[in-house]
Amino acid sequence: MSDASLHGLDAFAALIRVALAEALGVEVNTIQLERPKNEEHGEFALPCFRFANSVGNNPAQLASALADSLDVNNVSASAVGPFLNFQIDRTALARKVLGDAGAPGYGRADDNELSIIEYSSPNIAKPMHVGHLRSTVIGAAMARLFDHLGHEVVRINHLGDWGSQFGKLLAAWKRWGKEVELETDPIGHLLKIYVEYHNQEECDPSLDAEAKASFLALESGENNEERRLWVRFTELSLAEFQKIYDRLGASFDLLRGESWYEDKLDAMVEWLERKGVVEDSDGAQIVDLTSEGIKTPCLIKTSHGTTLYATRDLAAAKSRWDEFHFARCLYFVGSEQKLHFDQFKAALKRCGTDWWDKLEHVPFGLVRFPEGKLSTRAGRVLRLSEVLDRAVELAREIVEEKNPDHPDKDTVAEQVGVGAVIFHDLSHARNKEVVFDWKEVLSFEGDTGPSVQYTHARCCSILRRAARAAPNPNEVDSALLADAPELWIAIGRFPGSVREAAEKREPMILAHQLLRIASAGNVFYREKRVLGTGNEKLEGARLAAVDALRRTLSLGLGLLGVPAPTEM
RNA sequence: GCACCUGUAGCUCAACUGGAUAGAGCAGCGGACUUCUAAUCCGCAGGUUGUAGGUUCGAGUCCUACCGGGUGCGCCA
Repeated sequence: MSDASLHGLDAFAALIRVALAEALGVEVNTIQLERPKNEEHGEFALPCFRFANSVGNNPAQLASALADSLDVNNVSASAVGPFLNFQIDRTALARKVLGDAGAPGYGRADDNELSIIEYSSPNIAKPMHVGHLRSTVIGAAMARLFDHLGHEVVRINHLGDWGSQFGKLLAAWKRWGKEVELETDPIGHLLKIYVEYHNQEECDPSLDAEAKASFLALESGENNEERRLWVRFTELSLAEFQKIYDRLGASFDLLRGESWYEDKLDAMVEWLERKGVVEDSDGAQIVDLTSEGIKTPCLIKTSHGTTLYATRDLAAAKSRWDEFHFARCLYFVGSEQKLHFDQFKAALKRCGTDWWDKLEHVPFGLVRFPEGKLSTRAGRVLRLSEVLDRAVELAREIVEEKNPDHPDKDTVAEQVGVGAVIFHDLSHARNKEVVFDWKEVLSFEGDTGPSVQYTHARCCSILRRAARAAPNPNEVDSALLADAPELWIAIGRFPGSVREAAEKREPMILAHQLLRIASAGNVFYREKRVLGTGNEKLEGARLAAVDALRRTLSLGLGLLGVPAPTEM
């Protein structure tokens, strides 16, 4: 972390760590402060057990001695048993956090690395369903977090636009495709005939042959009927996906589906062969991985000579490395594909590359229904657009009820409904599976996105009604804001949450911090009247506080991809 | 069978590198709107952290075994 980015509480933590390192005679980076669970114990704490041994007295004595001798500006240290607790002076706390959060770029850093984020990656000709929500929303949020920390971010949508399933789709189209239905509901129709294919394939063996032939024709690279159909299906699908992306606030720098690497596959296979890692197994080409502790090999080519998923991902990875020399390449893909990523990374390791471990699979748990798993083949899917529509519909009813005079109910309903869905997804641990529950997703009260949005809207409302603009933070008397330490602590931990969320690839950490900030904000403006106190200076200070709160919520929601309406 | 993930309040989930009295929300009960939006706030109640051992000053967190749930395991992606 660069020192320039020491915003909020991190700034105080840095001072404390330096003082502690000096007092204990150790390196600063060996001092890890923790945040006490109980707020009576201050903002930071150092358990002294570990250091007591080397110093030669017991932890409680060490804590006590340090409490007496340590001198950190605006921080008081006190020993409670073996714990050394630090409390920041309330005025200094308010001044520092107000100053940082009240200005643009709160929590920004300048990490200056190139990070590739591959996310969303839906399959052409299939609807985006609730399963795609996770990859899309988590990936988009992580991309924004890295961007905020100063990374150069390359967002890639690795569309599933290639592979033998397109042979099946083409075979299905030739039998059951209807032009009119394709025009009216492209993805719906393509899904329908794809499902039909799987219904018929067992009792009609000729289908399989037709599918294989179709894919070979497609893979030939010639401008034949198969390719023209494939291009059309792709374009129709992308147009539908874009509608979802617009609603979710997801964007991409590169739209590179698997097909984009199509002409790099032969070179990839040759490269692997040149490295001497490819061998023949029952007619298929494989890379054996037993030396890497993986029992199942990486399949490069089928015995029919067609390429496979792994081949395309290998080619994609190498192509990206050659083009970008990334510091990391993150794949936001479901945990069920862990083995696949382990395999193709191991294959690259066997090839002697020095960048194989810069590839990182960021898995997430799949979405399940109470009745069971989603299945495209069985036609059991819940379209993402339907989830969003229902959320917006309900949000619209609630706006109608709570704020009948709202000037633009349609817009705010969209913001609140979609925001609720996004926030709900991001507020759960990435790696755990999610059981989809309408009641929960459509909940707008408690620890939800709309409740954070509401706090933001309330701040906007206060600022709107004030007779003047919020003063610049350095023009207010911070002592007047020293009576709201909970607010400043919550806002002050925002930068740390952003960094931690990025480092752990876990947006939930930021989502939860926003809930704490919103909660502290609600208490603040309930207990501390802002307007009409008759005290000019106090009103100015509190306006500045509300403005800093508003800015932080807006920034945080923005990083997560949740809209922040100014009135709701 | 093997591998990975997972198990915390009635429900959905937190708990930073092992740290102090395991915390929120929902549901339940009781309060607070003549005052900047009650999508809010305050209070009560709710727990043998799946089970049994182990490691140590200290374990929801680490190790072992077992139980339950999920996912994956060569020509699908």
